[in-house]
Amino acid sequence: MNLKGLAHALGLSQTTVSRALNGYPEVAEPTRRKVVEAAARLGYRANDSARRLATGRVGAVGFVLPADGGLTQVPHFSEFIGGLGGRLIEHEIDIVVTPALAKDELAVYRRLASSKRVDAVILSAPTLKDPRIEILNSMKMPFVLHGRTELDVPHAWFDIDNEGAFRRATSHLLDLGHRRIALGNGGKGQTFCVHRERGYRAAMAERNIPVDERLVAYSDLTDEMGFSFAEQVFSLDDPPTAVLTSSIPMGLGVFRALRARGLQLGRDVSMIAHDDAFPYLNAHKMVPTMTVTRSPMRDAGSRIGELIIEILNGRDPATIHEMWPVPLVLGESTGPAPR
Amino acid sequence: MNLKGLAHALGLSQTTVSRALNGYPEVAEPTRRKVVEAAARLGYRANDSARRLATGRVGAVGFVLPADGGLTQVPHFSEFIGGLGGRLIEHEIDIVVTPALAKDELAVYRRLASSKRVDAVILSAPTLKDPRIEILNSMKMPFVLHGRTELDVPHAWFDIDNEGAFRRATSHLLDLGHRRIALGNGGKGQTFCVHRERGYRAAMAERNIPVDERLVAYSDLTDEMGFSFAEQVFSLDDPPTAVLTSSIPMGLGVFRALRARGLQLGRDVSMIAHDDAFPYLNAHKMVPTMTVTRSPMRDAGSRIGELIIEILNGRDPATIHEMWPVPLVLGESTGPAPR
DNA sequence: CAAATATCTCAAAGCGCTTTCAAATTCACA
DNA sequence: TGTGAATTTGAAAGCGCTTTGAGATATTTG
Repeated sequence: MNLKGLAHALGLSQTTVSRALNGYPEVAEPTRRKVVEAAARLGYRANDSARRLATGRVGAVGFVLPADGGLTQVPHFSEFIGGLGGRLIEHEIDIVVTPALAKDELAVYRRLASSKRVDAVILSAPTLKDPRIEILNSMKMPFVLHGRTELDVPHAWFDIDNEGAFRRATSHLLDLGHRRIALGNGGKGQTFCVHRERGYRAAMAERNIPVDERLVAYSDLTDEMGFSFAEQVFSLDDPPTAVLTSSIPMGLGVFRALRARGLQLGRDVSMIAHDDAFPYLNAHKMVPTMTVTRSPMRDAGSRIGELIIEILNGRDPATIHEMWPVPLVLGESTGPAPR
Repeated sequence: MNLKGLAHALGLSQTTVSRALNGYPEVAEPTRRKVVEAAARLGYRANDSARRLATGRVGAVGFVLPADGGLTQVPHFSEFIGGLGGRLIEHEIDIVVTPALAKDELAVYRRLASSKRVDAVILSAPTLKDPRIEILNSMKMPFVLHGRTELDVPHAWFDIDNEGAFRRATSHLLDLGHRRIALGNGGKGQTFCVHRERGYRAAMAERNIPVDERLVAYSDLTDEMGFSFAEQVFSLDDPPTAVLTSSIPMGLGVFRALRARGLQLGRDVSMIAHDDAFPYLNAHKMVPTMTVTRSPMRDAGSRIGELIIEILNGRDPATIHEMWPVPLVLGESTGPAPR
């Protein structure tokens, strides 16, 4: 059943039917009702390819999923997509997911752009001088960056206040008397890691506490890496009394190492993790409950979905700069420094 | 730059240019080279919407992501998509991901089908009498089911031998002298859980060992649930000496509970988990290493991608029935039953 | 009541591509 | 040189929709 058939069945022109269905004002209300009813009854739905060709709008947004190296990002993805899609589906906008090896990534963006497969794309996990920004700009492909860069190019971005979060977390530990604080961070080069480290260093500097570089590490945000990071810093002559980690899994790895050493979390060692709020890793239900800087990945996806819609409705991407604060949620994994 | 422009620039007809680009045999090789070179130079790429309209083929496959309840499925998703996309991208086929609440799910499939947004869809996590099968069949939307049903409707499916895997795992534990074996399974109703339980019961029955129903449980496949499941069965007067779990995270939860009770894995208690092989949860790198029934989610995605391509090339979906064996990989988490 | 305005409907022109059918060209061979 | 076949190219007809510009009809106004 296509438009022609439907129009014929109704004894109306295609124009009228199309307008009735798309909510144009020039159609009499009774006519519209008749059309809508018939469409439903006959199971008519506009062919998307045709509509796309005619309007020049695709009704889809692209997301390139790193297929290698980015193990770190994998678990985040589903939550993010969940939030994103929840918003987009209200506007019948699809999400086109394309996994790509890092080496093919730019080519994939180019393909998305030049074949007009999507109206906009979403960029995740940027580096400080992310090359994708310029490429997409030069191809005039609208996008929202989830995170930030230090490039001097106007573009839309949404980010959480990673620096503030880690500054706050570090300050909290300092308040509790901790002086030797380890930082288990994510992959070097990622903007969010740089920002978190900045927050950490700023808080330390504020109180004139020198940073022991041996306590700062970059790695994947996995349980495994948390474990080996902890093994390393707690083997030092002067081990830390507190640990910050950039993810919950990494925090659990640290926790594992602590237990293996007979150290009790919250008493012998304090820990604060960043919590992306995966539903299957609930910081409140752990034993002990974890003190976290908390910012649900799902919420970020949801908000970015809204921003994408605004862009598709004509808003200038260059005017979109949004940074969300990150609350520090106290649990039992932090306590006064032992002495 | 569109086809018309490119053809004009080359002094050729649109027909010839289109053919040259799409690899039709009627184009002389030198002509083709010239066309391809010019297309690259001028940055021409066929407009996808137009091509789709003309061919009636979309070049996209749909995947509906459960947005609620299916927490279980969330981590599987990214790995699966990674494998799937790796195959599909070779054929320039997109993956359209649509998150949907359970209650909206069928409507989403209907929309995908009737608006011809995708050429085929992929169905995951089926139940024994999954209603989606009939609906998609009645809408003539091709699909591949990842898993199986007990419906008597011909359709394409790909599955791993869950029953065989768990029968083998159970047998192995029985060989080691275990008699009280607990089974921490996934959500009731899911076909794969039913199959795994079948395998477990078959192995037990083979040796005339009665199943203690208190040792069999259904839940989400999370760390948390593994923990509470273990808490429960190890509080019994006659606790199990071995545990089977349907996921690695669940296995880790069990492990956690065992440690809390001072039980040593591989000596006091044996455990075999099913391993979907998430790169950030490596069973070989755990301490102790885990004995698993191993079947990478990514490989399943990859194979299903191939099957989808065959379907799009005309293969009859009803002829696609593929079941992969699941090897039992020995680790240190299994040992002789204590006596 | 005529004229002006508002409301509704329509035919037809794209959107950019693929593909059919026909025509032009080249080639092999008698 | 002529003939038929093989090779190469092109004009034009869709694919199913949106949207323009114009025409028909209903409503209001002077």
